[in-house]
Amino acid sequence: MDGVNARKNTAETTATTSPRRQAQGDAKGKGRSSSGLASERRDHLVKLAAEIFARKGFQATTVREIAQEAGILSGSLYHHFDSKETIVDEVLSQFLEDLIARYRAALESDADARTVLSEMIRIGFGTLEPHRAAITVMQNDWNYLRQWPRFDYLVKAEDEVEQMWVGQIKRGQADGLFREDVDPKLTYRMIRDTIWVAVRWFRPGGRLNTDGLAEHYITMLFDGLAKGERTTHKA
Amino acid sequence: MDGVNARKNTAETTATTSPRRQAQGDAKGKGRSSSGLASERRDHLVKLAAEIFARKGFQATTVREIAQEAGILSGSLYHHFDSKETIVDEVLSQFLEDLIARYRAALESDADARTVLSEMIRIGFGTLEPHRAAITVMQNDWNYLRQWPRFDYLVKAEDEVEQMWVGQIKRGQADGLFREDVDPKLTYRMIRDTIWVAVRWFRPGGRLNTDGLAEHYITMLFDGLAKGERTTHKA
DNA sequence: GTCTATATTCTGATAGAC
DNA sequence: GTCTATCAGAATATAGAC
Repeated sequence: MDGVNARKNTAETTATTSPRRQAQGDAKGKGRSSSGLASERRDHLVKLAAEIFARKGFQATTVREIAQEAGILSGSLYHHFDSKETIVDEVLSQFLEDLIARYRAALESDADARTVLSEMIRIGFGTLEPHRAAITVMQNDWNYLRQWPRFDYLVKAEDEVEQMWVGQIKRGQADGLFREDVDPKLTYRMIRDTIWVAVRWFRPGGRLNTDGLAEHYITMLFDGLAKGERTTHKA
Repeated sequence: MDGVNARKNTAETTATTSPRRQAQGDAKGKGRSSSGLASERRDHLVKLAAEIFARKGFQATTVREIAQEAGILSGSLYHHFDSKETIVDEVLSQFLEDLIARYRAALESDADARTVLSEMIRIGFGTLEPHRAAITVMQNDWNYLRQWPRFDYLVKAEDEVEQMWVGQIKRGQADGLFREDVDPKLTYRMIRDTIWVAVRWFRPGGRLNTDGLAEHYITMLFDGLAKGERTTHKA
């Protein structure tokens, strides 16, 4: 009695979306966004919702669909969350917390910039599987979500991550490991984009797993597509 | 009397979205999607709509908003288009037609693979400015739109483009210009992603124009980030 | 913690006058 | 080609019984 699509669901149909009441004040207790102590039930609902958000887009997902997937009625969802925004908030902040924690750990190493960057790339691709839904939502609905003050923290997290990456790229240049004629910030953006957008086509069962993806990209990034021996620092 | 927000607009407010009647049969004449002969008025409306779609997302954009931006009422839009889907259809197909035409021209050259690929990269970045809105919509609403049979052509166009790129990468490998230990399809995807996702942060007035972006990326792609002389074919 | 029932608002789209 | 007026449906969210 846990599975998807349990119960019969009277008086509920399906359809599409839109933010209506606008997530009034955030508050009370149901409107939390990260901080621990989520009930398992709540967490399960968040995971279900994330999958639907990823598949259909945040706005195209209705609270009815989320409830139906959980085998309850839409009204019951509001016992756990005070708005649809709160649900997606939880999806995204869980991902960002995990990601930033992993990056911080990688930065504690005293390895050279190329090694640290390689590790950050592996971390990035490594989140593709466990956080596939959240990353998809972040990619597709970023523009929409960032409109609301509630999601200001998305931009803050983005900035913090950018500083980590750019810092390593600059260090690599200063240490003579990386060419100086590339722009650190621009390079970071392109790396970032390449990693995250892979969520659109990456499927766990495919030819390459995320480790393979990461190594492929690390090779390309540092050594390039062109053939020819080079006198290069070796990771 | 052309500007935005003309007239007074009785009985119309603003808000958000969702597909309702589902674009019933496509047909008649208002439901075309590419093919020439669009009126200037129609075309102007498509451009306005594209900007809003890009800013808010397709589903979050209401026909009322589009109409308001054009200085008319929502009902009047249906003189030009038979559904909201028809509008976004036009946005996307105009972009894809232009893009594919440019790629085809580049492929007619008999230059080596590296040169042709470089040109395709320049073409890609070059569309960022004239087609910014369309590219943004395609990125953000792709998952949603591709659900509807009406937008099957999006996937077809994607496949055609993929063949062009992968063909050049393989040719470069066969000719000994590119390393053989990279996967052509995977490499293409990463290139493609890097180019299009730039639409998220690229702003025309910034430090680099799209040509600068393209050259930066071409450098990185072929020669890599690592320092060190190499015995490389020179474009 | 879930359901029943419903309020309120907004949505895409239509019909016909001008 | 635009407006007026409106339909019919679907959305989020709420209140209170169980």
